[in-house]
Amino acid sequence: MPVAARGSLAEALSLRGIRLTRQRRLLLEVLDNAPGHLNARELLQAARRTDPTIDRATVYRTLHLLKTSGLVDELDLLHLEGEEHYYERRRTGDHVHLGCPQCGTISEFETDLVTKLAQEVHRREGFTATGVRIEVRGTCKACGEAQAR
Amino acid sequence: MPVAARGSLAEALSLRGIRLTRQRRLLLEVLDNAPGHLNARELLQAARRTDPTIDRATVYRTLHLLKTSGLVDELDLLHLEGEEHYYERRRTGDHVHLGCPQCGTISEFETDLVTKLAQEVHRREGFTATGVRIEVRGTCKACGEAQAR
DNA sequence: CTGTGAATGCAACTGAGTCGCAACTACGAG
DNA sequence: CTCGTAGTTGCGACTCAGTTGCATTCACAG
Repeated sequence: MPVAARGSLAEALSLRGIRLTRQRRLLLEVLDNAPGHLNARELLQAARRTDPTIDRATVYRTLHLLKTSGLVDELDLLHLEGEEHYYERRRTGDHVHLGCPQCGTISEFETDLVTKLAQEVHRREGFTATGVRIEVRGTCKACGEAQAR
Repeated sequence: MPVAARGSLAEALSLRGIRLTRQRRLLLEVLDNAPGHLNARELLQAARRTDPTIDRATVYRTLHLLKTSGLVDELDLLHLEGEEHYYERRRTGDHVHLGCPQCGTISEFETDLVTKLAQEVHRREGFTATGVRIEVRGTCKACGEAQAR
């Protein structure tokens, strides 16, 4: 079952028959509007700005729910920024994360190689991919140019 | 500087001027001979079978050293088996990890798409990759066939 | 509106990973 | 071969992410 191409996470959840509580609605909203990648702690902090009573456990339970529902992906971004895990809404376009340890930037890169990889794995191994995570560590353009001098 | 194609991790370390202590030698040996992927706890346990006095902190410090020297890669194997990180010796062949949550198996898959990806990222973004990690979650052949019935 | 099963907040807990420090040791200089 | 020392270890205390059990609260079907 594919995720609706557009529409809020909240809609997607209620379609799955998952109870929509005030806390979940808030967390989903924060995730939907987040500029970059959030970890659990940041998600909690952001949510508490609206509802200071929301608990850590609720955040973890909700993230777990979203992960197993396939609505968010979990990343560790190559541990550039610590040991925590980061979360992002699962999207339609295949993309890869590029992390540069020198400047600490995480950028994204769209490529159909992700799909090609899934196809090759299926053809050669009989393995049916449900999720692919690709993280590349290296030197970004800006840091590379700075070094060249 | 490429890692020597063959030879023990210990040799590779001493080539880099890193002091070779009894504890490091032991940990390297365990890593070299490990059948699959080890996490820090398993590495500690295995090492303690030979030297019961080796400490947790030493294991973490050594792993950190090996990571920053580029001699081992850190994986989380898509959190199939928990939240810990797993370590494997960095190898010459590009490979991808295939994880099947149903049977808990992690297998590996060699493909030149890893190299192609690094090239594409460089060509289109000016990003120079030093490491690529690809983890695929899905249904392995055996579990897929079992489901078909 | 109401009953109930699911979700929440809370507080205690687990376990991975880190840190400061005193004791120890690998290894290069002599 | 011996010595000095900078780097390493073991130890114990600590931090902090994530989990769990339980009493209370709440979403929502009927």
